[in-house]
Amino acid sequence: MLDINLIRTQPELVRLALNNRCESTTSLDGILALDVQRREILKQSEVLRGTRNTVSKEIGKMKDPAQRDAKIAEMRGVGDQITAIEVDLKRVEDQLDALTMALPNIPDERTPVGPTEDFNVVLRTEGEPRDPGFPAKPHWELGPALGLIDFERGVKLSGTRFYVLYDLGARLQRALIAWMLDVHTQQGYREAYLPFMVKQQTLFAAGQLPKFKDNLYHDAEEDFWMVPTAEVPLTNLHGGEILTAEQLPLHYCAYTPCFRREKMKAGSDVRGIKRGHQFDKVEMYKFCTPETSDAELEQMREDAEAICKGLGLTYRIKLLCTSDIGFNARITYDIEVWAPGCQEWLEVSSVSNCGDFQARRANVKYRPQAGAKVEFVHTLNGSGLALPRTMIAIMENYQQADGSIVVPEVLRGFVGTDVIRPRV
RNA sequence: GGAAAGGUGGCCGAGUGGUUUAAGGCGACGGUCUUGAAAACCGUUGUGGGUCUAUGGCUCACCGUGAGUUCGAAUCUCACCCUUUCCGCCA
Repeated sequence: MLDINLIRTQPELVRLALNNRCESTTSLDGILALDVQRREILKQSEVLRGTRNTVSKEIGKMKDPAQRDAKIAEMRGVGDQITAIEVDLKRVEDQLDALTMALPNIPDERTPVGPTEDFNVVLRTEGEPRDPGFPAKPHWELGPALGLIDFERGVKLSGTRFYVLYDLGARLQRALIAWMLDVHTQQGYREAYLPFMVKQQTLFAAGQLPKFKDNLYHDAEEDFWMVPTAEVPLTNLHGGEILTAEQLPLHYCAYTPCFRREKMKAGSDVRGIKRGHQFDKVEMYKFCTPETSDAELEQMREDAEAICKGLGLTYRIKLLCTSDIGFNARITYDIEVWAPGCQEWLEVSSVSNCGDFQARRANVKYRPQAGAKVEFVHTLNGSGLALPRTMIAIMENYQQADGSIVVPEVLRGFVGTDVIRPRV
């Protein structure tokens, strides 16, 4: 959420940000008008409440019954006025909140301005996109051939875009999760095991609601929503708390499954395990002071890159443009790994600095010094990494001419073998 | 799922309709005293909104959450949430 004070004093800054994001600016004038209304009505109700407070106190001390009854009658009228005014106030505040909650974050100055994803900037590529020296097979052929992936039975159980992993396929994913968490723990992130279902309020605070309601799964009877990313519970971990400066920065990592109601175009990304309604992810998350968030972002990007490097994958770093960054983000790096089988760069990580946008919604603050005024913290999130696409890259990059897959060295202890061969 | 007891500031804890402007204590911070420290004593010590003559003043709200009763609610009523203990069930 943006600071109402910022919207009030620098509306043109907000308007520019919305234009750069290719978002409508029509709500802005409504917000400004409602803000004025809110303060006018609030003042009226406060004056009346003040009167009632003093007079009620006097009534308590009055001895003369006639005088007392007169004052009570008078205050009954004041009470009715307050009730009427505050109905108005609530209506205005509800409208104002609804509009303000729907405004996205203001992009950082370094975020390239552009109306389409073509304005994303590839900053650098690590390694060469390489072919194995024979026609590389896509993972949707390699996986079933090795008995690692079963698309048919996934569909039987749950419908399109679900699959089952077996044997070393399932084990490779488990190995990656364990190894990634180990790496991040050594990088200084505290491992957390989180609820996979959260209440509605938690999604509002993380910025997923109200805007992305259509992409979320939830229980019809109870207030349980499936997490679309670990970022959601992690953002709220310190919700409503006032942290001390010494506690910061806080670094967390967590494995969770992610559930997303993807509204996909028919025929797009249909093959393989690239995009599903359920996938696994290891996430990094930071709470820090405004002074350090820029540096923390670069460090988090490097921490995500370390995973790609450790796995020996070719990857490139993209700086996303204003129309492509997420609702919560001020600046975002995407990391994409090369997959020679499907001949595609696959997004395996998105590393963002959200500034105080999420902290404001989740109400996470800190006190810079003892006695100083509290401020909002900055929050950052980054995948480290998304599992299915990492699996794709490993399978397709490490395939051999005989159809077997070499296990990246760092995973061999977890997988229990050097090479994944067809089951006999 | 059933029963009972609870939820008050950073923490403990008093408070059953109006001197409560949330007592008292602990902790923290500042000061006095001291060569220094401790002790003692004095003072300060929440969050958010609004407003103004703006490092401060004034004001409104906040005692689990939300409604209600009342001139007036931490206090009374209702619903819900959570915690603890016991019973049942279960991995």
